[in-house]
This record gives sequence, structure tokens and C-alpha cells, in this order.
Amino acid sequence: MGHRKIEIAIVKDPNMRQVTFSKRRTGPFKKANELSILCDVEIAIVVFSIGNKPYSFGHPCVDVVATKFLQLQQAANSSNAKQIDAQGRNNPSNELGRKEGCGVTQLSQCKELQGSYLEFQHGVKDYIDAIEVSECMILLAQEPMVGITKQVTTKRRKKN
Amino acid sequence: MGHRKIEIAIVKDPNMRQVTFSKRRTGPFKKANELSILCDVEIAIVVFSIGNKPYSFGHPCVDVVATKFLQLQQAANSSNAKQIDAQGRNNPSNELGRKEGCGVTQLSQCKELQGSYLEFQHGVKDYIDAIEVSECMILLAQEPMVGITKQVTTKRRKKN
DNA sequence: TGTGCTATGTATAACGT
DNA sequence: TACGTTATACATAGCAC
Repeated sequence: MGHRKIEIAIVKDPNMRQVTFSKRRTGPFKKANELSILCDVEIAIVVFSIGNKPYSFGHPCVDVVATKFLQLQQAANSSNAKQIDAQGRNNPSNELGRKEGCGVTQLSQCKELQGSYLEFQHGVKDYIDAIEVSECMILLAQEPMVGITKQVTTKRRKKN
Repeated sequence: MGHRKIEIAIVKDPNMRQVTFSKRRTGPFKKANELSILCDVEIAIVVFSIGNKPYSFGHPCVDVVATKFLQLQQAANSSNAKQIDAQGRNNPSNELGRKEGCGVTQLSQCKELQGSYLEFQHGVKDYIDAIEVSECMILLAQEPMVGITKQVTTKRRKKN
């Protein structure tokens, strides 16, 4: 989608990678927003930037969709596990070894979560600005996309 | 992005809306997948179709990213609420009145969640197939996009 | 519902600023 | 780090299966 085709693999140059992230970050959000409006469906999308700042968009909101999805997963893992595994399905598990307390299946794990909350509180202020971006994205597809308007001059224009 | 430009508003004809959903559903996933690979960032995207089937993609997985995000939100809501509200920020709250138990801020709410899990278990089997789709999406951007290859014949080809 | 087709709208790579 | 420009790659509307 540019002067040249690029292969989908990690951009090695950290500087270029940051530029690529900046340019492509809005892509999924716009697509997701359009889909949610056109088809009136629930959707949530969350991205953590290279600097680990969260960018999100959700319809009606990320929390609702994410929680709904997680509950589906957890219900599947806890009770239907035996039957599902019989079909050869097994959740791939977290390969990055994060300690986010992913998959709160048991009440006991909630206590561990509480500890995580305290840790997160230290960094929360820095995240607030980035989180605000998600609200702005709602407007994107509804505007005439001002930034691209200039291109109208260049675009091929068939007989009509 | 087709023979005609369409405005981003709900597609009124239910039949057309379903078609539009089918065609556009993969869009956000492909963009999200490309972004996660190119920039090596964490991303999660979940869509509930018109028929309420979940489609998801996540890197490293939806659970990790979604949980991480929810924890950030919860931490912000619980402890930093006073300071944040002072800046005029208040979470818009869930307008759809779902009973998903969205936003598990307190340990006491975990018990309510457990009740929800039981309800979800009844419908889980129907969702499994749709959930599998999310794993396939990973391949999309890495393939030469076979379905579009034909278009190479048509595409404008400058001197080089 | 999903697939394949072609014409056209959009996103974005490479380059500046 | 983000924004403007242009050429090009990609996504998709409308159509037929």
C-alpha cells in the first residue's frame, strides 16, 4: 500500500518500526469502527504500542465486549474442557510468560489480581492520555477523511 | 472500496448487512495481524457477529491483552478515580445494560461472575467453531493472498 | 453463507517537513 | 514523533455462482 510492497515481517529498524506503527495504528481501528457501524455489531480492539501504551476502541465499549469474550473462554475452559479436549482442542497457552493473571477461572485467582491492581496503579496516570485516543476514533469514519482529500486531485476519474 | 462509495451508516437491508459483515469481517483482523507482526506489539480484537458468534484474534492471545487492558481500566477506576474525575474524566458506563459483570473491581464481584459462568456454559458449544476462526487469521497476511492474485492481470503496471 | 470477478475507493510506503 | 504528498498496494461494492 505504498510505493513499494513490504513483506509482513517484523520491521528490524526500530526507528522505521515506530514510524510504521504510527502510520498503521489507526488502520485496524477504522476498519473496526466501520464494521461496527455498518453492521451494528459488538466489537473491541486493543493495541499496546511499542512503548506499551494502550490504544483501544470498542462498541459499545471495550469492557463489555472483552468481558463477554473472556467469560465465554473461561466457561469453555472450566466445564467443557473435557469434551472439547476430546476433539483435540487445547488452548495454546501463553508463550510469553506474562504475569498478568490471564484467565481468571477460579475465585482464588482474584486475590492475586488484587495484588496486580496495586502494581498497575503506579503506571496508570501515564496511560490516561493514550486511552483517550480510543474515544476519538469513533469520529474517524464519519468524517470525510480530511487528510486524504487532497488526493482527489490526483485520483483517476473515469468518464463519469 | 468497491464499484461505488458507501457511507458509513448502518446497512438497513438485513440481507445486505449480513453480506457486508461477511465481506468486511476479515478486514480489521488482517490489519491487526499485520500490525502485530510488523511492529511486534500486543493486540487483541473481538467481534460478535450479527448472530452473536464471537470472532477473535490476539497476539500473543486475546486473553492476555484483554485482561491486561481490563486491569488497567479497573485500576484506574478504583484508586485513581478521585484524581481522574477531577480532570473531568468519567467512564461513560455501559449503556446497553448487559449483565456480563463488566468491570470486576472488587473481590465480591468475582462470586457473581461464577454464577455467570454457569449460564454461559449452556451456549458454549455453539461458539467453539467460530472461535477456531481466530487461529486461522494468523496465516492470512503471510500468504500471498491467493484470492486476489488474479487481479495482478488487471493491475496497472508502470514502466517498471 | 461463502467464493470469485472487476472497477474503484482506501490505506499506506517512501519521501519531505 | 507526528503530519503532508504522491504512487502504489490492498480492500471491497456490486455482480454472478
